Amino acid sequence: MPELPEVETVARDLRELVGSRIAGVLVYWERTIASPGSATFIERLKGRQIEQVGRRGKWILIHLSPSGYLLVHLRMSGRLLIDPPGTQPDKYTRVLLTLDDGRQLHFSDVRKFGRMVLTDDPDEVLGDLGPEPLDPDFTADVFQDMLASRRARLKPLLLNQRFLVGLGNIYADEALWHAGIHPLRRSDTLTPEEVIRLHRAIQEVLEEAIAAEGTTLRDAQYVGADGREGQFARRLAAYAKTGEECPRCKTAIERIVVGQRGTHFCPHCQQELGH
DNA sequence: AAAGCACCCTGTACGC
DNA sequence: TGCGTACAGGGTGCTT
Repeated sequence: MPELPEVETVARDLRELVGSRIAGVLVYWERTIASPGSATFIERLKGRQIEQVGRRGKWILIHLSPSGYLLVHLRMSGRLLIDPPGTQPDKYTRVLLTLDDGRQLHFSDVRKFGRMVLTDDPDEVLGDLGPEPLDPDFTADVFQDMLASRRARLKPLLLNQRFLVGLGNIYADEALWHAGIHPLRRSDTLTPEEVIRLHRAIQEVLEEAIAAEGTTLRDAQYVGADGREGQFARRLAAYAKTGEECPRCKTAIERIVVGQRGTHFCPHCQQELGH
């Protein structure tokens, strides 16, 4: 599942394309293009040059010259791959951009949930997003106020991109495990120490996962734009570890459903009423 | 504001 | 081997 570390890895890989011009655009699955219509998308994209590549939450931002942004969300199974000249599309190819040097920027997406947007105003798409967890402005004090102003269960709140961007099911479970906090705790009941622990856990998990180039699991074969798998899966403590030993205390990891999402935690290290 | 659910999709796992 | 079905998940939109 591409979350912040995976999207960051892809964005970094894509910087290799800065300076290339988009020569051709092929759309194999129309609904991948969220806006504008695919005919307009194709027409406007052709001839533009890739000037800069960034990330906001789980969105990849490809800044074009002379103007415009190509925004890409990988959702569940999307991949952005840099393919050498002459690579043929496969059954999962949804959009294929050919660059002026012959290389291809290949959007592949088994489940067809991924989306592309071409716009002059990225805030139309990104305007409602919450703060970046690795931004220096995202301090424990800021987080404390954010949590205190809500009274939701932590797990769904951490997944809410309007609250805080970048966490998905994997890193939300991992961060709560690292912090030793139960996923059903209400956000406004955390002690100051717990807020600090959760804040630190979120940042450390994300930073370490970025350093490992993300998490590649069997059922959601995330890879970077260069096709490399992420190496963080081996360091997961809770996510998808149902029945396995907690690395800290050896208690069996449990799985519950919270907000329609599978949620993994250690019933010993993460007690519902705190300690 | 919070929470539940249907929906969008398809590969995989599982029961028979 | 094969069929049918449940499940996984990010995000949106609707309802309670």
